Amino acid sequence: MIHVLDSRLHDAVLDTFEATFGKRPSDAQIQIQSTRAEFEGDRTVVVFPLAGLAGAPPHVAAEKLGEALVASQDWISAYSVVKGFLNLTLTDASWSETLREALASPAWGFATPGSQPQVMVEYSSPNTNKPLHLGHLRNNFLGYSVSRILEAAGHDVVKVQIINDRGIHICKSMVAWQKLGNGETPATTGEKGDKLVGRYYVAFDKAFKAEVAEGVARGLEPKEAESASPIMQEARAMLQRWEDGDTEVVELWKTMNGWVYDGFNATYNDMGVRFDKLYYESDTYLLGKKHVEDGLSRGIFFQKEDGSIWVDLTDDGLDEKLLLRGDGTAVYMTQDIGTAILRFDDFAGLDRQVYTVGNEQEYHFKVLFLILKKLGFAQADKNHHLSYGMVELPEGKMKSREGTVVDADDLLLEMRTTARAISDELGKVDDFAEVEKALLARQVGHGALKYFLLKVAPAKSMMFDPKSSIDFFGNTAPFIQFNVVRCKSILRSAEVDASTLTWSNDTTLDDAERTLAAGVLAFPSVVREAAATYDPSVVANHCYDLIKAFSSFYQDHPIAKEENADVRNLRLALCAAVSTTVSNGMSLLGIDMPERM
RNA sequence: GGCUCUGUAGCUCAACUGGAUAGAGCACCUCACUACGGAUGAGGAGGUUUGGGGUUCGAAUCCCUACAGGGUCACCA
Repeated sequence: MIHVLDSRLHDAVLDTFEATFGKRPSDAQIQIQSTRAEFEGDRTVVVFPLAGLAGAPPHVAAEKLGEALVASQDWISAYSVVKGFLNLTLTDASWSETLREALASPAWGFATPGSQPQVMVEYSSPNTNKPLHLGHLRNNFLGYSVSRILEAAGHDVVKVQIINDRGIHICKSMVAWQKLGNGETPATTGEKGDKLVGRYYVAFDKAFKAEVAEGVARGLEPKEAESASPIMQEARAMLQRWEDGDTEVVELWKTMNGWVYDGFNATYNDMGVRFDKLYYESDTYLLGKKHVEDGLSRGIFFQKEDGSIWVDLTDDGLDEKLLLRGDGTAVYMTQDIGTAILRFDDFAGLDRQVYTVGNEQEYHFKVLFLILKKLGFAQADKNHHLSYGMVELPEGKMKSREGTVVDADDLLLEMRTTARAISDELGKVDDFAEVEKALLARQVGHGALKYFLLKVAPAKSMMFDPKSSIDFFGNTAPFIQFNVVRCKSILRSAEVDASTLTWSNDTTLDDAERTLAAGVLAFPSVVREAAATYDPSVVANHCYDLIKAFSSFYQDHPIAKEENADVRNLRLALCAAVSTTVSNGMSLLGIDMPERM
């Protein structure tokens, strides 16, 4: 990662190298990294790439460069050379100055809002027939966190989801409810709406399978038995009536979808994620059809005898892809084309669109983006699929049929319960009112879960073991929260305002203190890197590394108890800066820091 | 089979995008401490980075190849 001081160092190396060797390296040839703990120094210039340009062996070039840097830069106090590595020690004063800079900014690490173009981030977008599960938690936490990170990098972010509210699957739940529901509602049963509707979707599937089995027993081929199934025929008939705008069907559709949305919203609220705008497939599929027909008339797509419309992507190494069925009804791709174009129309200043969708849909998005390009859509290149790996269980993939689905609501509740139990046992917040205890359990329990899912790089599939559950110790959110709380406690009892602390520039920083200062000062570039790669895990890991360094520092460094006023204030300043930095970083993961725990 | 992602300590994950002796947590074994908040710290053990080639000052990282696993190639969404 690039240190804030490194941009200054970068320029100094460029100029000094040119002055010393008469040639100017390219930016890419200047490599700066933090010095490994076992060597003397703070920052390291990797001289290997510069040796050729200098016309000298790496260690000789490093020696000359180091000498010149110390002579010309008053903020570099010493250098040492190990092979082709030039290790530089920065002055205490330069650390103090940059630390003051960090302290002066409560939004440390965050760019000026709106200084970067507008970006849209889509996430969640669940199937309305199934309650949210563990996989959705990773999706939502990831999408929300990436939104926060992009905001922190200065972008104006529009958070959206597409709600898949039409199609045969919706009709299945509706039919099953009509036949078996006896008019029950979330209000009469007290059940969450998404769970209730999901139950009827399962009931449909069960009835359908029974009818197919019966048909096969009568001697039908499996395919015949499926189409002969009376309940499936009812579902198809209902879809037809829905597309015709049948009042009764549309009313039922609205009612049952309303139950699902209420249920989902409760879970979103629980998760702490939000959306700025919702898109509904029922609103965008007609638009998609229009673009497909338009593409057909322009000769970009082609039609088969049955009337279905296709795109030929064989020249691009892909297959032919269906865009519209023979009967004129839309497929998944149809509505996605419509949605993509609609969004750029809705937001004129939109510079980029990010789709947070699992990696099983990589092919779909590759095709979608290619189609947009073929249509000549101006913003075709401004789409990005933020692909992430599946969350796997020890037994393998989650299978609803085998009852191995980890329900989102259940898991969130379990996390809160566990956090509460630990908190009660430790007994440090016995004076809290019940609401405060509940809030704390949520901050710690949900924080642990979010951190667990976000600390892994998105592209990787990850393992979740429900039996061993989630840790609250080690590399976890509760550990980070605990140390931030400890920082706050120290500052509180010292009764100081961190922004007014003063200390002499001559005050020396030891290794532990320099490590903390370096971690604070690196944070802004960590945020930039996370935004550039859509990767919250770099923020998570930075927060952990920094707070772990603090925890170690805390053991053998008196802070408020330190008697030397300069050292004391410097340490309090470090304490405050670490606390702010880590709090800001964790907020980008959607994780709150309590005052006490 | 084509395309694609992945393979790092017993387990779960890192490694500043090609840099120094590959690091953390969990589990295991020592040790420290009535603590400015112990949900702690220090240490030990644990590795041929799946195997084999190649590229160069230098490879977990890039290329080739073999093997293993996931995903995808639907008139499902």
